[in-house]
Amino acid sequence: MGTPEIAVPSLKALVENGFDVALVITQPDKPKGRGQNMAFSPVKECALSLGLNVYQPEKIKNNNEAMEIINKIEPDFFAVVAYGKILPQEILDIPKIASINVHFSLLPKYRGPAPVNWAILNGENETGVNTMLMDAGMDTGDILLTKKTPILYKNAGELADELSFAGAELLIETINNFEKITPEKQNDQNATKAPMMNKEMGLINWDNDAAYIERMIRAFTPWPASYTNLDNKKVKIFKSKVYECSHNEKAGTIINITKESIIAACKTNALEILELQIEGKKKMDAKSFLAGYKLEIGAFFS
RNA sequence: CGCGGGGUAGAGCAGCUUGGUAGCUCGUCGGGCUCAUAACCCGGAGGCCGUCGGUUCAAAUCCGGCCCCCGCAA
Repeated sequence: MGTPEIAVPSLKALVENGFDVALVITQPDKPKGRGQNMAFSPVKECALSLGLNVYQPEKIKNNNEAMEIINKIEPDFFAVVAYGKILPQEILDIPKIASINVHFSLLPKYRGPAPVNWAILNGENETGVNTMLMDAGMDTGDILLTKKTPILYKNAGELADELSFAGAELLIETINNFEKITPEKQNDQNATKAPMMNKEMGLINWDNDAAYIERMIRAFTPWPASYTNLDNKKVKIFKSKVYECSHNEKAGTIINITKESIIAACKTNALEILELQIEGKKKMDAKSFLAGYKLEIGAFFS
């Protein structure tokens, strides 16, 4: 069971390692994008290309049809990777051996749907991936295996990509060694939550430290993207660096323009913007942007 | 038929209202200056102006169809 891109490597790994994937459960097709065209989830795309059976229940709770369909295949395991719905206990009890979840944080930290983003935003040095036994709570099950990875200067997209492969490996390892692994209870005292990110959260408040804004931009890239406003137009920022300097300018003021970047004042230090996208245009590096956009020192982001 | 912006040199843009020799910044190539340079100066190459059709003596420009990209909304 899984839905977004981050779950795809796990599905592939299961198939490549010879497991009999009897059924792939994923979220229903939803209208997406400008033309509101119906779109398959990445997991569905992958499952179809692998010739697997796909099931997309509207709801999984109190759904007799779902119970019936899943019971019928008599699974040994459930492998759940970012499915997107809470699974009720009656479903979790179906597998003969276990329901295993791959979660992309170092539990008990960052329980919830956006662990990768929050780990970056909060300035963690490292994060990772866990496998756990599922229970009815949100990412509260006993931990099976853990794999850590440094965050460095990766953005959420890059980190999610990396973790998706780490998660796939860990899933296979977990299933292969299931008998030998001792589940470990999570310490709920240390638990933190990682709620879904949304677009409004991406608005940059320049009256913050440059280091925070830089992390925020990485945490929101590529989705939902951090943005600010310039000349009444929305500008998304995808890549930046902290530019250390002291200045007296109001936060958001453009204090310097170099050949390849735009430097904007923050509460402390400044932010060197390297990659951005203005409304109606494509994403481009600052150099290209500056070649065609008349921008002067003293203009400001708001 | 959800709303809106756009497709012009390798990149990013202007020109379109008011049809008449294709323009800007950067890159690139050649030359010069310099101890030196991503700096500066001189010179050059590079465009079927998304695509198909229409109007016209003449279309990047006006009209219509189609394709593609992007912002919002969902």
